[in-house]
Amino acid sequence: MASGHPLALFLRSLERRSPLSEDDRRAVMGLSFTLRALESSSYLVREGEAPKRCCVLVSGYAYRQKLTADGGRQIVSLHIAGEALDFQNLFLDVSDHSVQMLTNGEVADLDRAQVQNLSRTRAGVGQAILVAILAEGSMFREWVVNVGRRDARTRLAHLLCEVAVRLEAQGLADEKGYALPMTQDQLADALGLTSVHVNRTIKLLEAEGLMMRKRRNISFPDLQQMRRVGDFNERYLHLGRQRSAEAR
Amino acid sequence: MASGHPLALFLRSLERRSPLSEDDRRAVMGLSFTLRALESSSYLVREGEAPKRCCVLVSGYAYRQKLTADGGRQIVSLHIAGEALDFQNLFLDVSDHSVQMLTNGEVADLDRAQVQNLSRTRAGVGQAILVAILAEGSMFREWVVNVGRRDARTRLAHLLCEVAVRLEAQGLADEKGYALPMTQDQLADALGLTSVHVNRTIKLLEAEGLMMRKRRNISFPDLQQMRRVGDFNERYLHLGRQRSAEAR
DNA sequence: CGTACGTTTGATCTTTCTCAATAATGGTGG
DNA sequence: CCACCATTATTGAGAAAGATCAAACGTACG
Repeated sequence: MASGHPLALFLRSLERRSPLSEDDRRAVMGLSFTLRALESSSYLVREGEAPKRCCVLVSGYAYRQKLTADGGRQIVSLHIAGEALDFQNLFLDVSDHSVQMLTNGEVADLDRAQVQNLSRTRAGVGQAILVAILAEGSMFREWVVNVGRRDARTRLAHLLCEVAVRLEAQGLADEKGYALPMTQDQLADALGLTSVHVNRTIKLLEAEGLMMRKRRNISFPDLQQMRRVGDFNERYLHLGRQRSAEAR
Repeated sequence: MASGHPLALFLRSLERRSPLSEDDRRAVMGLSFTLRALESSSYLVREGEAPKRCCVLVSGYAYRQKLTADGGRQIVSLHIAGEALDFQNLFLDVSDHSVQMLTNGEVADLDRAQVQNLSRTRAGVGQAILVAILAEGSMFREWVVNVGRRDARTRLAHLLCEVAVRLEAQGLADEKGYALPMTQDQLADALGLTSVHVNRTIKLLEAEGLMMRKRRNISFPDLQQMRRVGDFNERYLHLGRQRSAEAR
């Protein structure tokens, strides 16, 4: 990762939506943690288990998933470097989903009790965590819409736009493209499709000149057009500073 | 509603997952509010607008929805009496979705700033709100799975189970059945299907002896079987008292 | 250089959608 | 209480998006 401190990106992601005082910042950066290198597909959280740690993704990608009785898998969110992976479980006893690494990467394990404590004692940090949780909730809602009411082409385009915009907001991608380290199987599970159909849909977008691939790198010649095709409006990402959170 | 105080059910729903002290309870019940009677389909929150109030559903049903560019609609959650409808927007500036009444019913409008304040100053209440938000997030994730990876029959059965279990937990339904005030169009938009197919799927479940209808009342001769068919496990509802929230 | 994993393609099958018509139902005014 | 209207539910027939199955092809890497 570019930045020096493993938690630097995490701090940035918190601050982007909710203001932190100098003290808040120090408190976050002062959190004790252990850095772990993880292989792709290792588990960070397992459905049915009690969350013990509070992980922050330092580098690489991760995703949340749930399984169905008949062996189906649904990916319900993707995560990029700097995002906390356990806010959704921070105050719940048993995890309702699993979190896995999508790529190799590093994770900073924070102490759960310490984070809980910080969120209670430092109002600014608590607010930032809350806002992060709410923004994640909003992304889940959009994911429902994507999977429930859009056709394959729109669905795929939407997902690609979401990742592009989030990476850019986090300073991890430039306008023109990024590496998408997902197999078509994983894309399928994120989109509620089969990998065969994902493959055909990718080909379709390429044929239309909407996206290009070189290895696992994808780029969009015309991001605006891609947004239109993907019915993508970033409002649901709540990327800006939330003023509601400032009132003290 | 059965209980006297309009906020009684709300308090119960908060307390079910997170403990409140006597003072916390008083603070919640002491919230000032205005009671409004609303017709079915009136808006409580509109996508794109800044949330002004903080509504609690006192009686009736409500739902959250988002629209797609091509006019599609996706319902992303249902809400029953006692639930707060604005926690998802409590600290966000502009709403990413709409909330509408499903039936006629009553709503208690709380003052947003007052609720925000309470959540900041009374740790117990803040925890309870946070846990409620997290549990909602979990329900969104399950909704993604339902819509993304289950066939129509399973999907419908799952939704019906969810409503049954939530109503029961809130003390609003007995084991054997409840009134489901949704049209097949609305069910379709909740399930990511068409109303025609919902109709056929309902008929199928009936023919299998899994559900019965009398007017808008539905009942399940064998709830266990229904759960199996709907691939339903209530873990994701996080219905019990969350011990993680107790640590102070 | 061969194995394992991921991608691509073709052929065929299913679920679900679309369109359209008909039947119930519930509520309303007279 | 009845006739009428507007919703909502039901049914049929045909079309389509996406799933399934199976095979061939690439490519990274040990």
